[in-house]
Amino acid sequence: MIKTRFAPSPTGYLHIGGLRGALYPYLFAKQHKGKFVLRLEDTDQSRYVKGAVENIIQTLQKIGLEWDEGPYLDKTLNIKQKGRFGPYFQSQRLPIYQQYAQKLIDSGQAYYCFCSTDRLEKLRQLQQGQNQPSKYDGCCRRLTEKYKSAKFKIQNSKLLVNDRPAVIRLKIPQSGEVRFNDLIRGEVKIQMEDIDDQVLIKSDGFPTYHLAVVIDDHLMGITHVIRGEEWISSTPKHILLYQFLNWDLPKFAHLPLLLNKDRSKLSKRQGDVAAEDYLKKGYLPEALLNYVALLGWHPSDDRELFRLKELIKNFDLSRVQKAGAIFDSDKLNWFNCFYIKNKPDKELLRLAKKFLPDVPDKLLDKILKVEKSRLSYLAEICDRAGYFLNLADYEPEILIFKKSDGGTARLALEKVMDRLNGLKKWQPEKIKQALAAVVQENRLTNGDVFWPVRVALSGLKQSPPPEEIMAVLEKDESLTRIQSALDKLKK
RNA sequence: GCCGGGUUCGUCUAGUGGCUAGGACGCCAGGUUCUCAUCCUGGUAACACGGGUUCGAUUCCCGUACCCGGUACCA
Repeated sequence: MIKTRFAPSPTGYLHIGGLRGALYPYLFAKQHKGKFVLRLEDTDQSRYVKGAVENIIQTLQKIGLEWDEGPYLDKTLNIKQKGRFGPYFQSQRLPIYQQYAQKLIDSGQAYYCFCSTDRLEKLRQLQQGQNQPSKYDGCCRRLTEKYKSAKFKIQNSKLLVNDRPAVIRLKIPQSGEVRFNDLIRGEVKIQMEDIDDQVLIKSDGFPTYHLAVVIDDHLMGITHVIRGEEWISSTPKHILLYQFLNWDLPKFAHLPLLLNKDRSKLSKRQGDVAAEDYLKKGYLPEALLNYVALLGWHPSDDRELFRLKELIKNFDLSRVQKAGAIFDSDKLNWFNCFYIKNKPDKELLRLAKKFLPDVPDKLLDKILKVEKSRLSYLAEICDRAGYFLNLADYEPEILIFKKSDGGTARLALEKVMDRLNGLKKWQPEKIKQALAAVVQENRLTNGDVFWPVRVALSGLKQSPPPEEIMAVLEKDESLTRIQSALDKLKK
């Protein structure tokens, strides 16, 4: 059975790139009736960001990417127990990693290293100064035999070997090469001599990413490791670990990076990239999903609109792009407009209430029907609803249509008042007919009549048509506004 | 520096050993409209460069340039 995972480290909020990093493995697993797992790679305590775990979990849940297994949600997490499972946490699996590390020591495929960070730093500087590749010099490899049968222990968060603080390093073979076939990039090969003797267990007893990821992916039965391009160069280390531990290799697929407008790696520096921020502004999950899915993947035809189910059906890992994609919010806006326009009224109302909690449902519903073709994201409704709720003051001059004059505007408004006063059914079509009648009977143009009425109602040069606004405002308020426009013109 | 990866319109991308290199967003123009948005029609703009291979290369190969990633007791 196919099984994939999303394995973020809780060092910040889930951003657009992370969202895609979760989406692709999710889609791949689901289309093969497989499973998807969430695992938090929290092995670096110093980089832990408070709230990041909650943010990642909740954002994934809101977007609708649920994982299929895991331990029960920890009560210490500030999360409603919405999903059935919590994520796996690497920090809760320390003994597992330590056990396998000991195994590697015993088999001579890893060794204890007692070098100080000070020495390592100097070594690095020396190598860089000579334009040499910077790499551990294997100093402690010589001690392999001496410590081969030594067992390490963890005491007060310190890894000790014969009471000396140490780390455990991977013993990379001296020669040869590692090849692997990346599902997206094809064959990649790296020479052994270019691979560093990576630290596997840090001096605090925590595993590094490289050890933990291999052990967990194996133990959790991950068949396809789908992750960001930044991992390509460490993949050989991982492959070596699989071989040393006699485990079957998973398939690897390295996704292209998401970039800022200036082609640098997507970061918080330039605009907001947290998925949560978009959700908060009223970007719909389906729009975000649709847009992000197309950032690096495309079907063979011209289709662009996909909901989650359709993505599962149509996604094709082999069609994922090799080059990084720039995150450009113009197109996201277009997707969001589309999904807002096509949202059922009832649902749109429910979503929009968060932005205008004090407006009665009935009124908000009417406003939304009029304004929904004008929204890039839901938060915009706050501004757009303004003139429905309160008519701001405006200059009398804007009541006059550009091809008309003040006298005509007054006449038009007066006639419209008369007509509308007698109107029994307050419906858009009837109101429009009434305005059209005023045009005809007085030999005016549409602009002579519709423009001043519309401005009288909205106070704006640009707005929805007058009959639509009036249908929202109801008769009394509409007539009040037209009357006040007349008063303005008389001054 | 070293290692690895990448390069089709401004952006996301389709595509092929021979095509007027296609679509979408954006932008521009026109239509609809009192105005705006929607909607419809049209336009705009790209194969990084240099060598090969070939009758013919955007497509295959090799270089160069540029961009990105890695080069940690970070992930």
